[in-house]
Amino acid sequence: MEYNFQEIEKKWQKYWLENKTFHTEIEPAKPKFYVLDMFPYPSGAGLHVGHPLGYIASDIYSRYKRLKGFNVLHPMGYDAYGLPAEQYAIQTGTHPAVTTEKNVARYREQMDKIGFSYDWDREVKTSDPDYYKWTQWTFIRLYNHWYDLNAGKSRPVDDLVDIFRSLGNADVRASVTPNWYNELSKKDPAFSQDWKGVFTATDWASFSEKQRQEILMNYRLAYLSEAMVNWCPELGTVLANDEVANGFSVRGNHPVERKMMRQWFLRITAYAQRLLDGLDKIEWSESLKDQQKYWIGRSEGAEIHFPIKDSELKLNIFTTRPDTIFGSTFMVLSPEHDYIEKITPLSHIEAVRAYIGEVKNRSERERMAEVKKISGVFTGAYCLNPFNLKPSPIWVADYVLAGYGTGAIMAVPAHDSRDYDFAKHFRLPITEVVAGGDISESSYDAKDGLMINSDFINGMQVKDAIKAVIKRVNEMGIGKGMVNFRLRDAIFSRQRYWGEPFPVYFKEGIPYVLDDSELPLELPPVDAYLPTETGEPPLARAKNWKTKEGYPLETNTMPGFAGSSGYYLRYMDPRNQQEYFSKEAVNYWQNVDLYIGGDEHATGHLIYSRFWNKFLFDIGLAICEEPFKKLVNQGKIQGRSNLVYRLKGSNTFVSYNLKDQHEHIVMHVDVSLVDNDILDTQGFRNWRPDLADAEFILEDNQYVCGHAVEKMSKSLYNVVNPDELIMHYGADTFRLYEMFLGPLEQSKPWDTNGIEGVFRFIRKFWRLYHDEENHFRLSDGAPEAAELRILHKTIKKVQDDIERLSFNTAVSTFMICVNELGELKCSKRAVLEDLLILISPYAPHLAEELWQACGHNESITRARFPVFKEAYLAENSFNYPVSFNGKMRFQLELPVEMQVEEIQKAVLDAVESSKWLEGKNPKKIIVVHKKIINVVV
RNA sequence: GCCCCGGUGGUGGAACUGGUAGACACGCAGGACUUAAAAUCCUGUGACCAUUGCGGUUGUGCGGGUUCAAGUCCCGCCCGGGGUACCA
Repeated sequence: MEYNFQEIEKKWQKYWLENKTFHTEIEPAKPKFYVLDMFPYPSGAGLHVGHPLGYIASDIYSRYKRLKGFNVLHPMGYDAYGLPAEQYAIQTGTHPAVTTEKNVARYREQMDKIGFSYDWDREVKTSDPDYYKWTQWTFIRLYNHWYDLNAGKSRPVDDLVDIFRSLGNADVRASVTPNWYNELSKKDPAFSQDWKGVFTATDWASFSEKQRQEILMNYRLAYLSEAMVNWCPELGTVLANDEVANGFSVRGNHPVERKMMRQWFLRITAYAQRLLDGLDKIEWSESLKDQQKYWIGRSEGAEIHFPIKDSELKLNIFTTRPDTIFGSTFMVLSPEHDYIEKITPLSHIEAVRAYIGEVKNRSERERMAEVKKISGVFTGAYCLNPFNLKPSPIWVADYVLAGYGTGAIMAVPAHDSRDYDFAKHFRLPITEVVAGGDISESSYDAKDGLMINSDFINGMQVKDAIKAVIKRVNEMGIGKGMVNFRLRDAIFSRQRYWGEPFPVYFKEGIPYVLDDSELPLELPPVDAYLPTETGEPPLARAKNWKTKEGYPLETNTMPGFAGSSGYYLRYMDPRNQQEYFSKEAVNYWQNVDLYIGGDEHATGHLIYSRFWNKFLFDIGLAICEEPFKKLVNQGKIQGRSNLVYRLKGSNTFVSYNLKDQHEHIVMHVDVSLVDNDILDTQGFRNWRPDLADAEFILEDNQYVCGHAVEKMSKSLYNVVNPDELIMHYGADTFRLYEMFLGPLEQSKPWDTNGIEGVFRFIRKFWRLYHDEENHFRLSDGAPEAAELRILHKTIKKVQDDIERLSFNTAVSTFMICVNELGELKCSKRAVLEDLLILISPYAPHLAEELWQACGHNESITRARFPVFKEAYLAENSFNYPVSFNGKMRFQLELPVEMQVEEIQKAVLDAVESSKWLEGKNPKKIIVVHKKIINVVV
């Protein structure tokens, strides 16, 4: 074969490995560039053609940047903790580390075959004690810090203790668990029922160690707390909010329940505002930023205290529409609200308790399914509008959530659709306070119109009224302006084996963190990977799972996102035994310049990483506030399934265009048995024993299959494995084709048919450098103007395309270039050597091979990207398209330097013009230099 | 419901800042080379009308608008994909 890719690719992959071509060190004289892929979870199935898409793009970009003179950090590793290996361990007893190791080896082998330019000396695995030591180390720091709202950053808990000791906590503004003192006063009689969590230095001195620790826990950034969590019985673990969708686990799709449990949390809410603000400073897609904005869910409004009739209590509500306070005709508490028992009169208590019982027994999923079902109960108590003391009834309903705001609302049916439906259902009054809508059929929710029926804000615009009410509320001391976030603290413990152990032990029930010198706290062996009989996590099975002193260690493990939150930092200095990463390394590499990966991580990894990084920034480790400067989401590659049509109750299959003449059942067929939708009928018979005697009803002597675009999945027989394609066409063709498929960010179906075209191109490219006998041959003559024009046109286009990550159009550009050079029979070294450098990021093996044949003895990686020179593109005439009234009619070749008046004259003189002018005088002739001429008739 | 993204030939897609719509490929049709096949090369290929020749009409989901000029900008819809959901 003329172009022996198998030999060439093996040769260069070996060369790169042996010569450590992509080994990277800090080079202060060179500008740095950090290109990162989202590291994969090494699953047992190996890579399919969808996985490498982003890796190929980032590899091209990395290689391009190197040619441009940058010192490029381009590492790869494995997000090695994950559910499948653990599930497999439960079934077979095989240690997840063994399974993971095997899968990692397979991933590595597959990636090597594609010719990536990773610096493998920097590989990290999250399950490696050398790595997770620093995950545990960061956890200890999180535990030992609190968020000071005055300083706007995290500070050591030791500082906080100093403040408590000398001043108490009255002046501390910290990010704390809301109403944390309620919990404490409930279980510790030393704190009274109406204690509001404020204490003096003297109080602090009088507290016991246990009391102090319990108070401090509410300030820590990593804290243990009793809370309503997502419990997945099938997986035997709790899950974070982003790991649950529609009441089912994202992994495995098992039902999820709400349950009160004591768990570790990360106080990510402390960073809510900064996570939001940071989005304006990074180059991410709008849709991804929007997803994060929505997830963080900032809303501005006010907290207002409503006096309760015949009671000392005041009901605290949160609203984003304080302007509508005079339209509030009832109040609603969430079923979990503390006040329910306190304010409900005996006459109503039975009904209220019955309702709450009913609500509690409904699972999360039932609640979701019944969103439209309106339910609630009147408590018998009344609230007074704090401005005019008008009473309104207090209800309990499950459409108000305990976890958001204060768990209580003032209902304004005229201007909130949920309140409106509720009011209609229970025949409660509806008072219009914003003019401009029609509230006879539905509420008027828009923040637009003039206030009516509203006392001191009558006649104001909504926006002004909001401000006016907040101002008045503040003055009267009945509330304050407030910002609320939808973001919840992240549940950080999992009841699983295969994860990072917490560096935590318990002394008299109080958690303490280990000393740094005890790290890494290694995952202990266990006899089985299941919970214990008493329902404790698998780590409780480990022998001697306690500290040297004999204190029991935490048996939960950390979640998947723990290890992936800071891995990009560890890559900067992955073998450092003393530090997470050195100052020198982080000062040089700073943060990730380009991050490529899937957008399924929008509200998970990408939020946690930003939080993790901001925390490390606060404590002086990271030097950039944002970890990922630019982020691109590659689209998914969907499968293209093939379908066959089986006649009902027989083993006869009918071809696609004849199928409607018969009663048939649609069946998926393995795509490897199909070429261009034509079935290999013999292969089909051999596919499965039950098909051995299959008969076919053919059209034009062929069996034509149907097709469908679906997700790539084993069960749909549409998985395309890169190994086979690489065996058949080579890695360079594979790389080019993945890029040629379409824009990086777009989802698109995989279609193996088109790969032939790219393969043809590669061979054509090869032939440019060889004579008919396949002997390498370049000529040293001076290139002609036409040849240089083609080269420089290509340099410019390819460079622009890579810069804006438009890899598919760059491939087209190469094709055009080779077509044109081929036509000129160009074999000039001066042109073809530069072309090799241009294509080397895309087809590195081919480029290296030909580069060496050109006589270079250093890798093409060390070459410099050719410099585009405008002068070569200069032409002295331009072929103007001439339009009449905007319709292109003919072309006219004119000198480039020709002036507008001359061009106008030339157009009118052109023979073709008379036909379109129809004897009339043109109104106007528009000339856009080197673009177009338009004649208006 | 709300928020994003998208809709262009038989197919994947191109047209970046309004300026020749369909680049580059796939597929298909015809042809050359060959005993034959593979490989390679050449020609054609949005639709419709006309083909003896030139050519003409129409065309980027639909309906309007702005402009000398709209796939691109504006307004109103339709459809598909993703996110999110009693968040007050």
